[in-house]
Amino acid sequence: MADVQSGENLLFLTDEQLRQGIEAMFFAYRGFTADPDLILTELAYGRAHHRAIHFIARRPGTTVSNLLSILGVTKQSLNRVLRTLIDDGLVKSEKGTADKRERHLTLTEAGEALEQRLSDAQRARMRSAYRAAGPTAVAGFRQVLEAMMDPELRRKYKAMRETDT
Amino acid sequence: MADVQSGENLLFLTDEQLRQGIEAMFFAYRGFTADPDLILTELAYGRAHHRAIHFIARRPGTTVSNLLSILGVTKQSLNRVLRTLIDDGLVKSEKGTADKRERHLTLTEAGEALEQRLSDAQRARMRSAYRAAGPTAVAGFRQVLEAMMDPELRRKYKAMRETDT
DNA sequence: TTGGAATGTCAACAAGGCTGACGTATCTTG
DNA sequence: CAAGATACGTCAGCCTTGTTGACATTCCAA
Repeated sequence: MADVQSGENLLFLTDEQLRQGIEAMFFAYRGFTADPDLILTELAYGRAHHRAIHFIARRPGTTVSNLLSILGVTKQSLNRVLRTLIDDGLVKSEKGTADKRERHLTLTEAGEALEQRLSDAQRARMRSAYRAAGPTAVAGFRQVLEAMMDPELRRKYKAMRETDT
Repeated sequence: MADVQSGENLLFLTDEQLRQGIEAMFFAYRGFTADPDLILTELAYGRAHHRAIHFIARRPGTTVSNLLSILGVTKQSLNRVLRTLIDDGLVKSEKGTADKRERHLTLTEAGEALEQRLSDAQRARMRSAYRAAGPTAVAGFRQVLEAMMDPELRRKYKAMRETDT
């Protein structure tokens, strides 16, 4: 097999390049969570709370089972987090009108405020990284990340963009 | 302020774009760890073991304190993981010759074998993502990730590339 | 009317973080 | 050479967040 046509010997696909990509993901993810983590610790919450808050903010009125499918944890695990958020008055849980078994989750004012704080911190870092790298790099960044997702999660990720203009 | 020259109103820096970047990181990281996780579960290990193995493989003979600074955990936490790996015969710990206080960590043959297995699985996904996105996208991906790291970790990340040709 | 879906909850357990404290070599420096 | 600093290991206890398993309730839909 000739080396050019096969596409196997391209420089950016060497094991060493891939390994560097792996390490980049590892170190970058640390930075990605660092800023919200500071705020969360201060409030005695963890990343699990952040995730729940994020996706409730993103899809107000979402149901528990939808959240479960996005977060990929057990309902017991989610419920523990959700319970503290509800008890602390950050999340509101309301019985569905169409299907009364469902609970629709929304953020209270206090919840919105915290979401904003967490989101601001995280976006500030993203913004500075995006700005440093430039629009072309950002497009590539998004492409690679999307290609890295499990198909099922990619579907959910894309669906999340559709309905928000 | 004119909107073009300021650089603040660029499409790729809108809050919505940043938010999508955040979600992309979240979902992609799940994919990133999914394949090794399967192997690890089967062996009753966790991600913490994987991280230790990875960086020992990357820097054979590295010391405990160097590993600590890369992983960003406490020595108690690292030690628990390291202990099981040593007891299971995957990692070898040897007193330093120059400085006898230090322990130099290397993978045994069995350790190398596991590292290879984990690394193969993780690289396979990276490779397929890289191939799907193309070299330009990959360059952008790397740039954004690097810009997202904490300065201290970026330094370590870069240092990790220098001495391996 | 009956099976299954959506939810909540209790209990128990494990991984893997953390802090604090202490001990022991070993190196370095005044 | 003595004293302090460094590198490492370890004991003990705590927290978050994940897991499994079991059980109850409510409600939709065939």
